Amino acid sequence: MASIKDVAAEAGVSVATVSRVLNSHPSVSAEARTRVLAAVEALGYRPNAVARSLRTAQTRTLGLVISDVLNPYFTELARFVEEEARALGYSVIIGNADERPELQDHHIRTLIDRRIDGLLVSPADGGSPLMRDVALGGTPMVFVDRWIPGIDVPVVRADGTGAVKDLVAHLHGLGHRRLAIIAGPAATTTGNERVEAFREALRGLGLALPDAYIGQGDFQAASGRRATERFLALAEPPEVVFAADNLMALGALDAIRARGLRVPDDIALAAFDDIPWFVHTDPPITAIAQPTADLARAAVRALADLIEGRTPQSVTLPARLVVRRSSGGAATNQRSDR
Amino acid sequence: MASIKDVAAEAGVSVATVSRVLNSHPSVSAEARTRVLAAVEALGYRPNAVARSLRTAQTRTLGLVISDVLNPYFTELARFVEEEARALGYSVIIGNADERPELQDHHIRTLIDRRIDGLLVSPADGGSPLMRDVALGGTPMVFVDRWIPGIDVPVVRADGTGAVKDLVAHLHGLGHRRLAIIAGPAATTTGNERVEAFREALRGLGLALPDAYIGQGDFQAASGRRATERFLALAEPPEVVFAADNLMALGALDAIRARGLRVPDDIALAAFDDIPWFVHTDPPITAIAQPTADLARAAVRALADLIEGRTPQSVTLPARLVVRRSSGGAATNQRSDR
DNA sequence: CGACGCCGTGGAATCGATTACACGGATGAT
DNA sequence: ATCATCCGTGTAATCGATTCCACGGCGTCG
Repeated sequence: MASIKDVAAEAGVSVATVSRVLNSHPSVSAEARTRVLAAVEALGYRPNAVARSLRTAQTRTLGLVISDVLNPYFTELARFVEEEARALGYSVIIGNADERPELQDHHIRTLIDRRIDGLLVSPADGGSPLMRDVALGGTPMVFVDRWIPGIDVPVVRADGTGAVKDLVAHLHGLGHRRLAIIAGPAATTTGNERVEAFREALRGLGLALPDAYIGQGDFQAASGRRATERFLALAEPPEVVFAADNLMALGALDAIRARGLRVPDDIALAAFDDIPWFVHTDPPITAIAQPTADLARAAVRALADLIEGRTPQSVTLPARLVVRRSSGGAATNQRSDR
Repeated sequence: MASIKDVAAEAGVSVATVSRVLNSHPSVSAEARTRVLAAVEALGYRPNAVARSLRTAQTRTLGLVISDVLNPYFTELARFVEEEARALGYSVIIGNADERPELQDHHIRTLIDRRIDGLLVSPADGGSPLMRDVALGGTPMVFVDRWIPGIDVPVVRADGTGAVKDLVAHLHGLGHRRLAIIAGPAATTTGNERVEAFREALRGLGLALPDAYIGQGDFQAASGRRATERFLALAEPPEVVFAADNLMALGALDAIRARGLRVPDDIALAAFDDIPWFVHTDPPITAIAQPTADLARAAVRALADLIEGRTPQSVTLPARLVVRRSSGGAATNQRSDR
């Protein structure tokens, strides 16, 4: 593969001049420029990004560590992150933690070893020592969706309290009084917040959230299934199950169906994180939708600000309730969101 | 960030010795080794992958260019690719082409600029000049799922002909005679192959595939909707719609439902590419499942073989039919896959 | 007892870029 | 006419690793 030296030789100039042309430095004669450009063309030369990064100490690359690629919410997030990053001249390397802290650390380490310019993280846990070190160590970092208390980096996330309140009010209006939730891991902020918002909304209507109605999940389908089975085995099972993410909602749907019960007639269902598939499930699932594209954009911009020396902003955007059949009482010909 | 020089100074040895310790070169005294290791520990030193890559001319990184991250099939593929690559000591950088050839080229170019060791591609089109150049230029490359005729690189893919035949036989057995297909882009191999397999299977049963029953899609949901609307507007609409991928099947489901028809009573539906969500749609969708994990593993291994100088193998694995309710006549309590 | 070989080590070249600095020639000011 | 300035260019240092080569010391063998 041709190097800058080959180009210099071909054009009859020094490597410095070639480099200047390539970086559109002003002081290059028109003649030299055309000769260099011709040589570049002739050799099909492309600058070696590795060498360039070594010298300039920047890679124009962002690392994105997400907790689960198979979760459509994160896939969508990743897609928009890449889009915005590309618009700002950055590439993105995705690391999938699979909700496993040690895998998350592995990815963070490799990303740092590659000297990415900044890190976008949706932490799978309460924060490893490594993550602290990285943040303290000066690597530009932004949390998206989930964050870790005590680590002082910008956070870009959605606030679901309003939407959860709307959801609970909606369910209450349908006459439901026994509402249960399948929570995410206690180590994640989203895990806790969603439970708290739910509890708060219930309290506002004079309802309690008994411990038996809090299922412990891990944001994966299987845990949603287990938690739901436990609910259904109670002497007084809940009338509503609210899953703190989409995968657990799927597990819940499974469990309910396996029991021979119908949604929403026998038990209502709702989930956090709306995804295209929820329109097509049986029944369509009521969900709380996050403004994923906006979150992704805001997160990338905050990270770019941090990298380029501007002051980044933490951003919180509101989530909103999308009512479908699974919660009962929804209009049948609902506006088809997707 | 500490460099190898700092470590050398701290340990009181030369950089050469540090490097030898780090690469577990045999001729280093035990004493030097412990001193170096201690210095590494004390400084929290991590080798700079950029510098290492420049010197060794290898990045231990694979590029994976897929046509659409939002398609769960590719997400799953990406996940398994990363898993296998990690097992073999490689990282993976994913480029999402969004079914857009120019975006595909963009990603290929950036990946090459970063001097990735090899490229795994599921081409979104019939092959750009760039892709040819890269393949000819000696960059190790393997096609996965889709490939480009005329470019001589290993191909790892699933063969759906058997499963398509099973599907058509199944539908024929239910009395259906008018079967339509929503094809993928003609520029992709999977686009064509699936139509051909379908046509062939029909012919085997003495049925024809009229042009009116071939819808042109682009592997995205909206195109599935449009093609289906066209089918339903025919004087003699088909009794079955077979979508060449999962996203188009979703679009088809939309269109059918919008017409107020029921699946499978009014019209049957099936799709290529099975995904977890198909179990939960209304009704569950009959699909042809690819052995995604095995494909991913085989593809990564072939690429690693190519990179490391061994002889790579093209691999073709059979896809299999998974019957669910959308095709009609399925047992209700079907083995619940996944 | 001398020569040879091996082992552990360090010095220095190298990968492919960027960039500070120096230099020669032309231009403008006095 | 002389001197300062500026412009275009080249030389060389540099980034952080790896690795070839040379060298000194020691053990072994003839």
